[in-house]
Amino acid sequence: MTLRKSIILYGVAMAALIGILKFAEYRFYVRDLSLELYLGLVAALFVSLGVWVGRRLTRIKVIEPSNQFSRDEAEMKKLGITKREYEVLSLIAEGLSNKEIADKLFVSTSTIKTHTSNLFLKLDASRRTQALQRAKELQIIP
Amino acid sequence: MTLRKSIILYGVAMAALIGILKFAEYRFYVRDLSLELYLGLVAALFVSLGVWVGRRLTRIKVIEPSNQFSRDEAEMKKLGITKREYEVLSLIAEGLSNKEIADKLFVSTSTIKTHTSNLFLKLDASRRTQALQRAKELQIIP
DNA sequence: CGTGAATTCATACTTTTGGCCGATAGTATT
DNA sequence: AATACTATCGGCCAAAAGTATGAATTCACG
Repeated sequence: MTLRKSIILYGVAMAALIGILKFAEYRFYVRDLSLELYLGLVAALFVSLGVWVGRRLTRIKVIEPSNQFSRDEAEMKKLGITKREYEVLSLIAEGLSNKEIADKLFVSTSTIKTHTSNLFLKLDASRRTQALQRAKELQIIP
Repeated sequence: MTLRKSIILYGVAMAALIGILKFAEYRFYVRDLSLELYLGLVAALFVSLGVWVGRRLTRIKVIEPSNQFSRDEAEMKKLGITKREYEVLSLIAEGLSNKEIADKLFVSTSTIKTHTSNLFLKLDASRRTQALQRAKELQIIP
């Protein structure tokens, strides 16, 4: 997975840095050995602190956006589901009867039946419960 | 790509760190003062790096284990929904007809009708779509 | 302006579902 | 043993849902 990969890469990079520092240290003699070691330790310490802080900051966000539904417009277009049909589908999902849907949309039950029939064709279903299941699969409704 | 981005960012951070160190080193010849300066800089740098890494780690977590459903047993007990009734409810959710459910469970359609009727009473519904909606609200089904 | 898609409605018919009754059998509980 | 709950089944009727077909209207687009 990319996550593990990035962690490993990070570790490798870290090791490389330390190696370079060591190399530079021995190459151009100079400063005391413990300084870089100290720096390394401090770096590690503060990185973990940063990770902790970062997690703390984002923890609230972690819980929130977990259930955010977005309608798959592409799928809708692909199936050729119209606005009106989608309205009807949504109301079916809310458990309304044809009569109730008709009243809500100010049309006759005949119209609703036509819409549902067309929906069933497009969703390859023969019952409303089946249509709901399919629509959920296709990410058309939540 | 995110991976490449992280490597680049890390590299930039390293370059900045080294640059600052060098700068400080040549500018002030004082060892004791610059040590603390180094440490401060390193600490700040690595904390922010850590925050970034931490955010990265949690951000992935947000997307991946999004939402797995767990049935609300308490609610089921409260409503007095039996095992068999729950089976039927699940199959209704999958879009099956009474006949199909009956065949799947090796019982008659009469039995399924009895179960559904009882379910409707317990879920305060009068249609299967409504029952599904209610059951979802109550976290009984996904 | 014509064409096609979308929306609307109706009628007739079939299938599915739901409401209401009663009944039997097994299991668990008291 | 009596009681309560679960699961099973059947019949009857009515309501809801679904199928098929045809048709009128509106509306966007070329």
